Amino acid sequence: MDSNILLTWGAITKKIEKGEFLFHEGDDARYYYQIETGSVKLFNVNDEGKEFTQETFYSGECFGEAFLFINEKYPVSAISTHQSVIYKLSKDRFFQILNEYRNIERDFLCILAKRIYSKTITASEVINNSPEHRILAFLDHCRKIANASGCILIPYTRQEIANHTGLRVETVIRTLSVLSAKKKLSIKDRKLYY
Amino acid sequence: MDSNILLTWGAITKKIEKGEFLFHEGDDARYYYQIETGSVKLFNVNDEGKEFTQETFYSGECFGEAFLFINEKYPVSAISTHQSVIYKLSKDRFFQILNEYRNIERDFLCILAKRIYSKTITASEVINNSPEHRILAFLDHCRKIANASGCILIPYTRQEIANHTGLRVETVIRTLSVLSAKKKLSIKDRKLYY
DNA sequence: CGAGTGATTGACTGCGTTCAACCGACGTGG
DNA sequence: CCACGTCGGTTGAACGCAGTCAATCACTCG
Repeated sequence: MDSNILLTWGAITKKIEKGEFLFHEGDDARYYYQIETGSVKLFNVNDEGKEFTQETFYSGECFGEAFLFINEKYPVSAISTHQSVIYKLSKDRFFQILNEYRNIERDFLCILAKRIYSKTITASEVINNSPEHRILAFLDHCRKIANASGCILIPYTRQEIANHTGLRVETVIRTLSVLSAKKKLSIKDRKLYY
Repeated sequence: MDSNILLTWGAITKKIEKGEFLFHEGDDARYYYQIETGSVKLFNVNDEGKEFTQETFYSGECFGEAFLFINEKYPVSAISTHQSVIYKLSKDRFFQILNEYRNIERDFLCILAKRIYSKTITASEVINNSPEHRILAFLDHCRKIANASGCILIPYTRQEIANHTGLRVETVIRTLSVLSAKKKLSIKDRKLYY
């Protein structure tokens, strides 16, 4: 939402270094967060220490807002993936804004609906399919976010692709070279183009 | 939402046999659906014909509503899993209701938020983990839905458990007997208790 | 230069899948 | 009543692919 409104209603801005946590899995959801600049990822770590990245957010986007509406602990942790500036507003104030501005309330319906759509797609692509399929689905997702139709440089490391697709780094690397051989994408100087 | 409101605003009720589709993946989202009695599942089928069940809904719940808020095709299909009676209301009317009743609009924020929570949990449990872990997570989910704390009869076939967890039937069967041996659950007369 | 991070490769292993066969319960129709 | 078909559940054997482990390379930065 508009940052002026956030500030008017008492939001503070926090400068965050890369790798700082905004909240941890299991915490109570007490604040609304929105990114001024930078990026944040929501993720889980399983028993064996393997990470799964649920989603990454960039400038202008909010994150974790859904968990303000229900009476549950955060099911994910949030960490900044770049140096960032984050707006932070108390849950109470956030609901006051929703009460005050009806159009903002409606905007949040759309935001939540998009999240559901995105998670639905992710689940269907990731759970049942081959590594090739998973990785291509993720790359499609990247291109959609970049709002590009042509060939783009994928701004993720192999490890990050692995974390998004539930695969291992080595599997990602081997699958990428297969896909490269099949001309589904290109690798130049270790950079990925899709 | 309250069925009287639905009917007042022009919803129709449809009697649906088990196995009938409400909508198909790729369709435009044009109606709001709510279950009077019965149950409906949302699912995908991948290239090899393997199904993944995204979620199952029961009496009183709505489904697919999130996709009314965004400009995308349905990413899942909906099929009734029992004989059911379904309320069906046009998208236009649905939005008129939201405009008219502010508390209903807020209710939908909570409904969508719950969906996100549930999908987030599912993703973290299913993607990274062992069959045992996946199945136990699904059984926990069942118990939560049943709103029970004690031992319950799991009302799903092995195949349905497989569809929810992204495993194969045989793997489910073998894992269940391991879990039974570990006293994590019990199997009596082929019925599952957890 | 040395440390650190990400990318890559090879060899091996194990687990979930695949395929095929069979069982047990139930319902239906002659 | 029995024969038969169907459906869910079960078991065994073999396979193959992603995971695992370990070593090495490439590049950047202090």
